[in-house]
Amino acid sequence: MSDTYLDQLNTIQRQAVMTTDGPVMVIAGPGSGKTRVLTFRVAHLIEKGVKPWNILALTFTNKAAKEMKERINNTIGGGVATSVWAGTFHSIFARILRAEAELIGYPSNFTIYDTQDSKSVLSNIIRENNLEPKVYAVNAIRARIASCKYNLISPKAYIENNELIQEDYQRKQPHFQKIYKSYMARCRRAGAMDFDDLMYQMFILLHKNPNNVIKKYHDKFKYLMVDEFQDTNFLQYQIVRKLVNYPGSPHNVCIVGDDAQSIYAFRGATIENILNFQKDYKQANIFKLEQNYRSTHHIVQAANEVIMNNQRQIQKKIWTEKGKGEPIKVLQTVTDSEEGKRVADLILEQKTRYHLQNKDIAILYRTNAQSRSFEESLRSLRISYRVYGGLSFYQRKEIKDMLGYLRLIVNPNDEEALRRVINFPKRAIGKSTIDKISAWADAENQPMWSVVENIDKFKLSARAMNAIKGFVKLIKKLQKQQDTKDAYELAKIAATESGLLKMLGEDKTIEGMNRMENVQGLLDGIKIFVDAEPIEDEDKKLATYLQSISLLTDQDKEDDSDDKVTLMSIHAAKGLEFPSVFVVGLEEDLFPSFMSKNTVDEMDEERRLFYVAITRAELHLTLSYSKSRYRFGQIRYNDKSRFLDEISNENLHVSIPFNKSLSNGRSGVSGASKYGTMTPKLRKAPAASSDPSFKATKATDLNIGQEIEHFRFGKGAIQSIEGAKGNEVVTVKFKGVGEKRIMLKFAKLKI
DNA sequence: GTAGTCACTATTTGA
DNA sequence: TAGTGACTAC
Repeated sequence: MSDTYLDQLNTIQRQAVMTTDGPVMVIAGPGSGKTRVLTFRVAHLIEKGVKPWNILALTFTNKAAKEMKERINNTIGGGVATSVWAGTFHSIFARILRAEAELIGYPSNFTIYDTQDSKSVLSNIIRENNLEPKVYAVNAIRARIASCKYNLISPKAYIENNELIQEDYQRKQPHFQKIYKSYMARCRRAGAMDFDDLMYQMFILLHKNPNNVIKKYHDKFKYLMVDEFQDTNFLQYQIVRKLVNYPGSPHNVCIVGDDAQSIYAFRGATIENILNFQKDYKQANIFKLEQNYRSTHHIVQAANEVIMNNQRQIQKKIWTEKGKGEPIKVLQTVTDSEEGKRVADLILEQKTRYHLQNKDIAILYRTNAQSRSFEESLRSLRISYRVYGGLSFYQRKEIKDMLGYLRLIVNPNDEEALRRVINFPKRAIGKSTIDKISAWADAENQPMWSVVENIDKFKLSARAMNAIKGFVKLIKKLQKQQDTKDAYELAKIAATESGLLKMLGEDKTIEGMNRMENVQGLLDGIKIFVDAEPIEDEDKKLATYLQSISLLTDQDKEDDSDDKVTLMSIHAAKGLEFPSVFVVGLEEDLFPSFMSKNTVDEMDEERRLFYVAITRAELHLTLSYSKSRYRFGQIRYNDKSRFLDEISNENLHVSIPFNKSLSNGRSGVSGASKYGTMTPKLRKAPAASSDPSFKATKATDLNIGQEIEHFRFGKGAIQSIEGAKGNEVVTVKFKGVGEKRIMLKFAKLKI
């Protein structure tokens, strides 16, 4: 049997699979059979006699983990793959943390706060501390806290770090450290971890190592594999090292990645990890997979041409034997709605000409907001499609409300759940009462729940007092049934007795009925969970259900069998492939995004994103851009993306715009007529700083050593200037954020 | 405490 | 545009 799968590999792939012991690094270009190598590697290990539960495989998405397990099972059969520890960083660590929570002072039924919850905690803290919400923008604060965690800087370490405190003064956010500290304290008080805590606390667990807990995991995980290593951050790598490095360790760690496909630097991923891996494991075997089995020559060539423009990369060139294929089609349109129509028309054409099914086709865009024009045009041609991303089912208000009750039953200290449902449906417990409760909780350093539970000890109006008592009674009554009722029964009781169902039922508007349907859908989902075959020794209680969904995203819902065109962001498309791919909205300021035009590093990441986008295509690739686009409620005029110019004409086929496809009398303002009335004007400059008073000066005649101020990075000194006039790249050493390579053309600076 | 209106403003990617 | 926060009237 072993011959059969090894025969399906090329020489380098086979070496990567068979080199099971010691550190291994696989650099895998797009379409080079990376997943195949990973799965066969696990299969090979199991065949060699390694126990499946001694293998840990960390992936980036649940979907990738699931696919891997399925393919392992298909390769060696017997269903043993189910016992392999394969999952996302988040889900695997959540599982371990549940088992070990008490060792680091968390309850094992801890809640996982999603981004919405985190933001809500932060805006409460900012409001309660009377800080200006415009200066302390929740998104920025959250990102900074996340970055502290990625870099293993605790609130205490933060306060002791002079440089960081200085930086905060410069950023005009001197109270950041206070916010960070109380955010952490509140999460802990609520028995909650945010997404980043799942890694941060995991590290803390292994680092502090209470009861020598780490030994258990050293003994357990004899072989470790990390997929998409280019998208891991410093913290994740440190955890990997903790798991691999110990006296007498065989260092059986295999990382797989591609620096050219690193697209998550914005959330802390760093290519440094790949470089550091080589330093940390000098004896590592390195395999480079460069043969592309996915795409035709034109596409592969274009990808190489594009990525060449990036300055820093591990040299590699992908190649294919799949034949020349057809050149990449470029569509130019006048408006975004015309772009939608042309793409839909072309999809129809491709389906008949190449016998493609809907599911063979994907439309990829930079931002989720772009999906609309394609949805409209596909709908009018009766082509079925599925949009990924955007607001997920579990993030909808009515679903979060319902889950709020369920979360509160399982973990009454969960303050975000409490705040969400304490006055929903309305119980006359208003904002000022909740503020008081929160303040008391802070003063006593107790969860809000223990305040409401003992509300008699506090001074409130009789009306508010009674309302709160009623609420506490309701939750306690539900809690009592946790052990006797399964998740579905209890959820149904909660939905009824809270009055949620009644309230939703009274709303007869279309949106209202939709909400009702969604909540019913959630209850149906819980029923399915209860009825399903238990995985290992799981029970069917509410707590188990909540754990099972807390890290799910929409993409984990399986209805792949449906024949639908895929609409998704390029980020979401990582790891996927389609016979025909449309990459749309190729305009300056959209792709590359105007947010990324400040530094070379950011621009390089946009380019890698484009590289990922085009390498999703197997046979047909179409790139489109529109001269004008409706954005933020107004029409903007854009140049075509620089990325288009980076592909040589040899690989392109530019189609001349034709408006015939529009003249089929469909309703709405046609693209052409819009064009007739518009007067081109200069593009609006990219949105400026968070500090509206910042005035950029025209940066000419800069000198080395000169002091400048950047709207985002603060003050710094110029280290070097390179590049031709008008296109200079300035390297600036900033006081807090370190060295940045700034593109002068777009930079917001003053001298 | 609640509900409704109005004005403002940011604007990317996602486990 | 869409989402939010401040303000007002009951």
